[in-house]
Amino acid sequence: MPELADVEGLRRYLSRYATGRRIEGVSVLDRDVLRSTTPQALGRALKGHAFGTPERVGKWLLAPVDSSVVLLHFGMTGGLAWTSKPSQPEDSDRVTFHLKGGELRYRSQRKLGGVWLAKSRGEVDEITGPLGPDALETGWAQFRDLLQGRRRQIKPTLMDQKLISGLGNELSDEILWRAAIDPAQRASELDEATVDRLYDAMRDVLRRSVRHGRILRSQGWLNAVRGVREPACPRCGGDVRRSRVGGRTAYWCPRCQKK
DNA sequence: TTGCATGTTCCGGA
DNA sequence: GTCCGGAACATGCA
Repeated sequence: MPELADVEGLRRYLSRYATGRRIEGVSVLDRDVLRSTTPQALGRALKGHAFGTPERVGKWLLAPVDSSVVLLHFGMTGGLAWTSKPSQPEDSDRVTFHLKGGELRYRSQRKLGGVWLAKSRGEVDEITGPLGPDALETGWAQFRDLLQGRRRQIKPTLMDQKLISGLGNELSDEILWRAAIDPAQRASELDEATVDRLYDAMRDVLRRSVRHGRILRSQGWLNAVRGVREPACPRCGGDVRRSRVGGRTAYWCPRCQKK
């Protein structure tokens, strides 16, 4: 689930249910997901305070509490679940934030993400490590400059969080399909008009999926044929190919996406 | 049983 | 420094 659009949806979810609510306690159901803190330290930092307005940076969700910041990363299988009535946690629920009026649960099946505690604003960057500009905030000229001189394949280039942050496997496939660019094409081989097209496709895909709070799977989206037996290109009807690009499974249409 | 999965990091090698 | 592939992390599903 969690790429830029999904995390944006989770940011709104946290904002809607948790912001302004007093934190009465924190239950750590699985210590594995705590990365820079302990159950005790997390509880001490949060208890008695309220969640502030959350922010998203790339695939990170930042939830300020008092002078600290809780950083949530969702890996490939993470999410949040709010419940106003106490109920049995799911197997994948790892941390429960007990708030006034309900519970917010951080869940993650594969535990690839985690929960960090920054004791100050300044610690946040150390935890996230170097990140390129958020893909939603990147301007055209900046985008062109980022790709300048990159000889890597375009798909892993787009997914490089140090270069530009927020794009993952599904979004990059969707964007490249929309821009009609072969995912294995070298970034440095794209001419100016093609980079323009790529930027426009990125804006368009992000704008629409962010509005829905997740990547769309509706008609006219490549993402809609992900995981089906014999995927057909929503644009030309041709066979969609699956191949390894940059170590990930890329879905793409050889008829539409040429070098 | 095997391979695969929306992410990130570390390592060795070219 | 750049780029690549592979492995690792932990878990569930087809």
